[in-house]
Amino acid sequence: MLTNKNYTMKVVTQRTGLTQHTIRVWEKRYGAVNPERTSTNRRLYSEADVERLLLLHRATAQGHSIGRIAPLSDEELKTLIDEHSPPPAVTQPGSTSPHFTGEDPIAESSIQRCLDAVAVMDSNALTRELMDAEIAMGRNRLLVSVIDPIMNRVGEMWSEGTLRVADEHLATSVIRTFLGTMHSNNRAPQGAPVLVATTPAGQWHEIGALLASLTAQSAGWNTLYMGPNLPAEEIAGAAIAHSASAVALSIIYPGDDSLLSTELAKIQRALPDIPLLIGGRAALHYKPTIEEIGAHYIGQLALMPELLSEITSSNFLIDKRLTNHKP
Amino acid sequence: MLTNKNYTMKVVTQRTGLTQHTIRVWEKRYGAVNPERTSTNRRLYSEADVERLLLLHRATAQGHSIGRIAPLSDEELKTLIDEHSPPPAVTQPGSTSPHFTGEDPIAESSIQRCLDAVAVMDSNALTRELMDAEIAMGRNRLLVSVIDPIMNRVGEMWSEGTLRVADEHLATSVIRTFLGTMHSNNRAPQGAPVLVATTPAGQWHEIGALLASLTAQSAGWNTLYMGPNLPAEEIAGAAIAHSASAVALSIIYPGDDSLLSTELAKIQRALPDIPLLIGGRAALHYKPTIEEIGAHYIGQLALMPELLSEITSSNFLIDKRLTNHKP
DNA sequence: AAACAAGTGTCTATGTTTTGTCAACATTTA
DNA sequence: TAAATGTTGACAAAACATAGACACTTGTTT
Repeated sequence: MLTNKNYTMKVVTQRTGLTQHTIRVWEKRYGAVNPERTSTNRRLYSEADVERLLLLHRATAQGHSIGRIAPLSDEELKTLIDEHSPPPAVTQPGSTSPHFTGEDPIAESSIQRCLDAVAVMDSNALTRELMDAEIAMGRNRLLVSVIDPIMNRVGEMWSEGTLRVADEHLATSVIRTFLGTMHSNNRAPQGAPVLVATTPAGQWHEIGALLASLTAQSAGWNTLYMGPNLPAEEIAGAAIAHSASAVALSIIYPGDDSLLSTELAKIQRALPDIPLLIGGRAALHYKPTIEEIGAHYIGQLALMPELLSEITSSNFLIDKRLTNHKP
Repeated sequence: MLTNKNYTMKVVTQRTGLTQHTIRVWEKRYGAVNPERTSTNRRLYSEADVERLLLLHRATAQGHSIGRIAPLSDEELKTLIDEHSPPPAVTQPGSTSPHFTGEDPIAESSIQRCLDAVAVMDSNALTRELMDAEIAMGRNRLLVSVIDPIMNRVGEMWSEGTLRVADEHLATSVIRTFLGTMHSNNRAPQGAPVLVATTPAGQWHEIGALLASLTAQSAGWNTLYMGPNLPAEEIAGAAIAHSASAVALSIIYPGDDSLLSTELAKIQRALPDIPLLIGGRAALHYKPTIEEIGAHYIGQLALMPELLSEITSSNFLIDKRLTNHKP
């Protein structure tokens, strides 16, 4: 018999991303799962139950109706999900839970499984793991607590020599695709503020800029992701052309050249009124320049939403949608 | 027993790209499909229904009128579509494809719409256009007759100065995402030959390598896409680790440096028995090197399938899984 | 040319089914 | 006691169905 671990309702909601209500109603109406009960009538879910609920959640997210798929077996659900080629559905629940401090065992285990997939160069497994994580923890937490840490850790392992270059490349490529797919579902509200996200000339790693763009999107911004390695003039031109409210740049490679500093200065000079957000692993190396030109340094992705809301709530935009703020 | 999967309306719209209205009206007016019904009158489509609707969509996208083609059988529809879309040129080595320009008005108009989307920097429109094109003309033709030409034309316009750098970046990024998504649906057969696709050190543009990887996939290969800018040792290492049957490299940037030549030579030296396929806009510049090390030059993507089948059918591999092969 | 008819995709209006969420209240847990 | 969990019934939004109207194109007839 399997390890008969039992999960409480709370744990299951966290792992599946479903609400208590939904889980119960799926059980009651469609017999989706059959959890055990304690002597006091509390539900106790097995690992298999959780797995099944995850599958059901993914399938419904892909458009299948719960009433129709609930009777299917786990195997059938898997094939159903695998057959579905279109991009991951738009998961936009109104969950604006900003604070995930420190401990996050779920994210941690997800990260571990991702790194395992990277180690054996199984790009399909990595993609699958990311999709699971997106459903289980939502977009925001996926970005901040899974993908950002993974990229950092991969970077560390690469510089330590613990990871082969090929592995790092594979991981980057898969994550790039995943983020790009998330990004393309950008259903931007009309009057939303615009963020231009890119990477300055000479900087080829785009993951950071993509993360910034996605983070801004979930904060309600309209974003324009321009790919990596863009000259200062082009960045400024795009920002002006789309009347951007901010520009986000990611700097990963700690080049010694002063080229980057002059590029940054050039951008700031061309856009004196637009806040410049600069992050990425190597941004620290350019801290003097950043401060000198009055740009904002973003130490970690989790800090970005706050900065964005500062920008919007300052006198830039008077947007009705941003008023409903509950602490 | 057969998996008699049932698809709901929503799923069918996602898979076919048709709207609910259109699907219903095609059923009502022309009897295009005969879905089952649930006890509550909801439509239930089979896999065959979906397939048929896709064919009908593709055929109508080619200009056929729905009323005329709705009564046709699936087989007739397929031949109809095939007639209209000449299998991506270049199948006879004898006739060196005197016709690959203007031969495909549908692809041409699709390209035009894509370029229009690029010109106004509307990444969503570009994505939509690519998805439509995939449905209308199928994966292979999309790659060979739309995306490859687009990238070439964008490159030309960029060097002419007709296109802003920012536009070029945006287009590249969107297409990168699109290809990545196509790529991640890699359902590889077990014993299939393996292709490693990447870009040598110093080459950062990955579209070419992705196109190569996807082309190989639709030729039945199992592919490993490793992202751009990979050092020779890593390429060789990955190829050996996954017992690759071929390695595909894309070269876009015409650097004058001899670095690339030495990289190529290094790869070939490390993989003396594995065919090396080299393509991309700037590959021509390195023709001497390519010939010197005995690699294969791929002038255009459409030539790749032929080369791949030569590789599998020839005795490049003394592999047990190739013994049951009929020449 | 102008008028007409047919073909086709889209839209609106209206009713039914499906499904997620909530309120109210009881019980258990910490 | 406060928080978490359970049950039940009700509700509202989304999805789906039908019927009919409308706009636009195309080809034919007047």
